[in-house]
Amino acid sequence: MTHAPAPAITAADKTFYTLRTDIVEGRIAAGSKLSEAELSTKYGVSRAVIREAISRLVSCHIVERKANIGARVVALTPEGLIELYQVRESLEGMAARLAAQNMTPAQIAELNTLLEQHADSVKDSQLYYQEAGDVDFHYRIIIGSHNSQLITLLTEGIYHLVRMYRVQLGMAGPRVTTAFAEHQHIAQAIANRDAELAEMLMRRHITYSRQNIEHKLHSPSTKLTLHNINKESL
Amino acid sequence: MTHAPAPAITAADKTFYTLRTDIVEGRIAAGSKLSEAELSTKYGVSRAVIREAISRLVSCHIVERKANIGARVVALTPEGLIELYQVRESLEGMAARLAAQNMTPAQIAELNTLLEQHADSVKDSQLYYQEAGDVDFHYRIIIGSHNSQLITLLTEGIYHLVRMYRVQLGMAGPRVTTAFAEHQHIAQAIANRDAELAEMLMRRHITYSRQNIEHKLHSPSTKLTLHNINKESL
DNA sequence: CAGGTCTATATTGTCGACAATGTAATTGAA
DNA sequence: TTCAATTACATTGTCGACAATATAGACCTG
Repeated sequence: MTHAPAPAITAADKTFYTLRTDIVEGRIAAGSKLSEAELSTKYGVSRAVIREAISRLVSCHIVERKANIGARVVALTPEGLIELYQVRESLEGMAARLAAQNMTPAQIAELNTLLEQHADSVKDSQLYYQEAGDVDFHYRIIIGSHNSQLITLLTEGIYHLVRMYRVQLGMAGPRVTTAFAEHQHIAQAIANRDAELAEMLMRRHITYSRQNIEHKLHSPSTKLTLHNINKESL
Repeated sequence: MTHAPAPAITAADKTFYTLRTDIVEGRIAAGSKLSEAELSTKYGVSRAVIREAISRLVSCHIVERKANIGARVVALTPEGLIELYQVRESLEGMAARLAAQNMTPAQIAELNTLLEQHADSVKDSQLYYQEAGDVDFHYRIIIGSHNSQLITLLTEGIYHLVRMYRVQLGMAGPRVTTAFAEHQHIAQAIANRDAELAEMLMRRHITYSRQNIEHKLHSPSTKLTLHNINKESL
């Protein structure tokens, strides 16, 4: 099958992946400066390798760089997360539409199998679902769009950014069972080859998700978390 | 105002911009190989500069690179252009929606002024409109979305790719006056702050554009052009 | 002659050093 | 003391050389 995740070959590849997870998981603080020399000694590679890795992080929008000044991990702002979800709504809505048109019968069957497995997990009330299962569901629909531009933008760009926000702002929360029902409806629409409905349901699904997040951002506890993170920025 | 085009400072910047226009305008053939040594002597800079410029072209999806093998300008396929327009429909639709919500009164006024200028051009039947004017109109709406993710994806990514396809496949054609009417309706919806309508009209507008292109691709004359380009690939 | 292996060459990946730029400390004058 | 200019330092940008990998051709073997 196409779209294997391209297993890191070159040293710059490995450094890029390592750096990315370190940033996404929060081991490198949001807003912090990325010193080339420092990272060079830390990861045991030359500065050229670090520079290339940073350049690729810049193209993922995970890092910002100014000429002759340096690179910083992007700052996490509530507005930034909202913007991301707006783009997600747009792109994944289109992905669902195209998936309804282009997914192979085999892919649709696999999608249903996945949902059946999730149904068991939800019944056992393992809220493990949210993290891995949710990503898996969305991922399959994105691939099912058969639009390589769309696939690249989402799987190599937006998704890692969203994960970074979710991990560092401590967004794991509930919305598990209701999200599962929405997934079922989307899969149904795709199985029926109803492109317009699939798009609408997916957009709503992500809109709900965004509103859920907006709600949490306005509650005081998480707001504190955000402030703490921003303090480390300097 | 925000979003100045960031005037090339470093040598890698300049080389990146130069290479990009050379590729988009077709002076460097689609599908052709980018030899680092060759480009290095051609542009009079070191290989490191060329490598960085190429890396940035890769992140724009204008160039593809395989480890230890090299970089090639992307191949132009009809399917690729269709995929691009699908992404455009999705993202610009969202941009129009957000523009209706977020554009400042001043920005809306400027948009209307622009359309009035275009009205004169159309009456004089200068089909000059399509190239510059169309881009200008869409650009303002994208900026008006006030969503930095969206703005970056479109203005630094998709748009240059679309231009590359249009230039090299010789897509300039008519659809001028009818497109102008569509622009007017979109601007009207934005002025009315009708987000849903603005999105729908923009999506239709781009869908029409895509269908127009699909039509041309199926006509024999342009199809030959495409084949000629692909022959140069090796 | 066909097929495969091995060698030679060209290209990309990586490295350390130097140049250019930005930043902070120091010094001097008002 | 305060501000400005200048100097010293740290960081990024650029370069040429070397190492690792892939490609093409010669050579050998069946």
